[in-house]
Amino acid sequence: MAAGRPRKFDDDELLDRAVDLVWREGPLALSLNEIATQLGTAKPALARRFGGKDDFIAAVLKRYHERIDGPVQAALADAKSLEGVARAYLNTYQAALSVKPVGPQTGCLLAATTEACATQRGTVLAATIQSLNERTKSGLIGALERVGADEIDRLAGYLYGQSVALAFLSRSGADAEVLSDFVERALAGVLNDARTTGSANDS
Amino acid sequence: MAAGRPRKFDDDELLDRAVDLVWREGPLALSLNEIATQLGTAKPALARRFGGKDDFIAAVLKRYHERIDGPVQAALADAKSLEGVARAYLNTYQAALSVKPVGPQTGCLLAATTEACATQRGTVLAATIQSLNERTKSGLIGALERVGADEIDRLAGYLYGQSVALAFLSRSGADAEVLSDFVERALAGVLNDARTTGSANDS
DNA sequence: AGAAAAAAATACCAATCGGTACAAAAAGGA
DNA sequence: TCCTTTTTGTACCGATTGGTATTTTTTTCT
Repeated sequence: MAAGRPRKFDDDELLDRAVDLVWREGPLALSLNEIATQLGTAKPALARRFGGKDDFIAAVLKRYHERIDGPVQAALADAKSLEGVARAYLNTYQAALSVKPVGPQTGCLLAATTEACATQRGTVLAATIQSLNERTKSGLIGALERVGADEIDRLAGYLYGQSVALAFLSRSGADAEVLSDFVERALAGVLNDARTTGSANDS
Repeated sequence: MAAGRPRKFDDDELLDRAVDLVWREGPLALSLNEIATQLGTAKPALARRFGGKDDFIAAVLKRYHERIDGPVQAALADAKSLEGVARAYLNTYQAALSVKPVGPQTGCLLAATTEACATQRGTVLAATIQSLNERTKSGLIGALERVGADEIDRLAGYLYGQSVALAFLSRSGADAEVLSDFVERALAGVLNDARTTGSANDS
């Protein structure tokens, strides 16, 4: 009972390539026409599958977030101390930034889009961005609670800020070694707290 | 021998109000028409004074940078130790972020524009952004050299990343107290280095 | 082979963009 | 009072945007 012309691209493959493209060129730099052309298809194909441009970019961001957030949450689940959580979070995030499928300067697509769309309110894209960011942040908070950290909100904010800084440095062209040095320095901000609290064992 | 219709707005006043407007609404969110309208004038008036849109936004960014970079450089000049430089840089930057002429969530206009235009190359705006960022960074490097710090590039990158993180947290709604807590934690990343090097006196 | 179905590709739409030409207004000088 | 000068403000231009209607192609089922 089924029929019809076969699809040129699988949805998943299309999204994966769209992530790389949008990541490289910037979240708002490309028009829907350019995106479709560089993906080897035409604009209406994207519209019929994903809806409007905001919905499509939102889908791309979700896809990108899966790449980053999966390893981060897995590493957080294995951490057994405050320092372990901090190291797991920053090292995993830094490793994700050092994967360079798009060029020498990658940065974080989600962080860049968050900044670029920070003044938007009420759009589908803005809601998606907030949701994805909060998912990562809530995982971080959960891990901090699990290891019994104090001042959880402050610590989560600090670590989240460090990840943003890592993304910025990565986009500025910093290589993995520079980022690792940055992570070691940033960890001192939680180790000091850990020393006060008492337990500072690694994971 | 002089004549002509008087100007409706002074150039400096116009730029100052444009800084607040662009800062609040986002660097790329407004069209030149909207900017002119909300400034109480019309589009050709801006074009004749400042040139194209890129030139105008570049002028706005220069104006904004003057507000931030002046106090930062002055504080850096007074610092007499590594910790003093780090404290002067982060505290002054944090104070600038806590001034809220535009709303509860400010962030740094230059940092936001840097992220938003990171993929642009060769435009007037991109060159201006790079120039302004490097001016601040070179002042920071100069101060670090003056107090005889080691690993100056790494330290400058670390502190610069911390300022980006501060801007991001500020735009996320963090108040001055949260930002101060962040600064204290971030300072541990240079104090650790200072302890290794030897001198760790405050300014 | 022919009909039906599903997807692709072309063409087109109104809206908006940055930019500019042109006319209206407001001042001073002769 | 009229002319010159400078700025404003309206109107218009080509290009591009997101979005969609329509046609063409490619498949399966009868």
